[in-house]
Amino acid sequence: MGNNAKGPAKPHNSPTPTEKLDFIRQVVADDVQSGKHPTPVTRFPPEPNGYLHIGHAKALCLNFGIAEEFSGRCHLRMDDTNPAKEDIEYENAIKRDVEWLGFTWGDHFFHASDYYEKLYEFALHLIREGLAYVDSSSPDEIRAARGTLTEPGKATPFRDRSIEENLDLFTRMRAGDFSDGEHVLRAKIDMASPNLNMRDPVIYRIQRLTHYRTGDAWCIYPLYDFAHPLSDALEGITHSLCSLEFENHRPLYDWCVAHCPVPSTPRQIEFARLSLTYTVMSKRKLLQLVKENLVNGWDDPRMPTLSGMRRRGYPAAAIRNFCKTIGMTKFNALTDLALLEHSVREQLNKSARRFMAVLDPLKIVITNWPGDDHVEEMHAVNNPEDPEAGKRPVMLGKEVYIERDDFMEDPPKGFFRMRPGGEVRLRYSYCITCQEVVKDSDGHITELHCTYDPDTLGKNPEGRKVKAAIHWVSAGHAVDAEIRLYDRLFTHETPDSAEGDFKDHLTPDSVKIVPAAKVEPALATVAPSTTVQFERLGYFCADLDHVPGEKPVFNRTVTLKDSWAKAQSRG
RNA sequence: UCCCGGGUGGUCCAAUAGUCAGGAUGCCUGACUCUGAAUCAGGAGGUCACGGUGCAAUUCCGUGCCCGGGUGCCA
Repeated sequence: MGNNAKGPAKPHNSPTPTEKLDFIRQVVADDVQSGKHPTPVTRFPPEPNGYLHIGHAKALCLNFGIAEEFSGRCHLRMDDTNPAKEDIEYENAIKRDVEWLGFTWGDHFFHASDYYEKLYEFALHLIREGLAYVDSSSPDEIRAARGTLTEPGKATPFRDRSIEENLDLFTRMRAGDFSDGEHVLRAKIDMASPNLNMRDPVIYRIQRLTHYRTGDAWCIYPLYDFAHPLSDALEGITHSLCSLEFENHRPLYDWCVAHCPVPSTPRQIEFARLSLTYTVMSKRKLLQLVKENLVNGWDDPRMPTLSGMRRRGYPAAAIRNFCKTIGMTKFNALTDLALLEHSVREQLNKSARRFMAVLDPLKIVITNWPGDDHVEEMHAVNNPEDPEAGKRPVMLGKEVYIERDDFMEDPPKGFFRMRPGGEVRLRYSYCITCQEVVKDSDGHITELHCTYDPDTLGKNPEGRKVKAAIHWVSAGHAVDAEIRLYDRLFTHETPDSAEGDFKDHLTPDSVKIVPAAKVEPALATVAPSTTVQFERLGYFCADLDHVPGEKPVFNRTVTLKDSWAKAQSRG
């Protein structure tokens, strides 16, 4: 770390000075240091109308990260202002996902609907100030009067209603005297503003819908542009961080805060949302995939949702680290999926226990084995990255399975696995030599007859170099497992902007089920959600469907890097 | 057409009015290896364009080009 050459020592609640700050943290740091906001308060305000995805993780890491680094706090607030779309199921899923990612909100869990009464009072206040009016125009009329990008809007006939009339009408809107859409409340700002958001935005609409929390207590609901800044201000949020598409709303955000009697003045700062290659991120599209059964629910391991990634086996720490890697800017970036997968492998390499599993078994008979029932106990390293993890016993008998891929009758140059007459190491065990290739009448290889060299356990054979060590499972000890192999959901780098509908670019077989892989028996007893490495194949996570003691079910989290396969596909 | 925001290796992110513009990832090569993994070493690859002000510009200014957002009673 060294000494801090950059100016005076920072207050105790500053982040480590060696970490460079992104443009948002720089603002926060300045506000902390200047004393403007000694205790920064951020918030994560999801709308409970869908599940959280990896893009939300970026916002989560930012908001909760700042709270941690600057000894502030971060509120979790459900932005539940549209009962048409929101549901308690989503709220519960969101809380689960935030906690899983590793963030805690303590007592600071709120809902925009907590503030409905106060928001209503603010609306009355605006009316009394002559800053809001009830517009009885139809949606079409309002739209027509809004103008266009290049032409100013104009007032509707209701813009100059008296304060008394507005008060009366708005009160009756709440009382339920009118039907849906009959009136709206609008902020009175500037119909000629070049920013369309400032052309008298609607801030309340009549909607006879049952809200999942407030039930039928209200028939008018505030809109985001009104509810959000005021909720922030009521909670004493200091830095309200949101994505770029709200940049055009900031003047309105500031207007609401400035014209209502609120206890604080939060500042909105925008950053670029995350886009990932081969992924769609919009909640609307993810909902569509779920609704149309193109995936198996929000937590399908192919989904970019946090629940999907969790089920797939992505560690929370990997996602957090990924968010650190991608940084924070205002640039519309398209992040390579490889960056995420790298974080996942990096994390799992450190923590995942290794096992052996054979997905596509080819039987080997060791012809010179001491006896048909003879069994020897081998000792396999659980995690070479972690000596503490120790070793485990692995049984070896006369017959073992190896991966069919690991044998080639007529291999290309550079292939150094098993071949006729060739010798390979059975990992953690003996070296074996292929003496005979056994085929059925169709010419299909059914098994290999091999001999083993008893003098190769724990040491290299004399005078020969054995290049490959392949994984295996003893036929007499293996258990069958179902393995689900996932591929990316889309074939196109940018399914959103590709020609046609995004669903045209779905990968045809993005999940392949291997019904009867042969795995080490210990894998049958691991707890669901445990992620392990199948040596030489990849990282795999025990699925939620996995019941310890029954037939194991594993999801492939991510493959290991495979430079041989890469070289082959290059041709 | 108008308003707002943005353009640094393939990708993501740093830095600077002046050493060879750094890091990560990806790619290539080699070493090591009982995981063709990991690890280690090396390599290729970049300041959108044009002007302006500076002794000096990727950095400051202007213009152009390109990209994103903006006409919900969605968020």
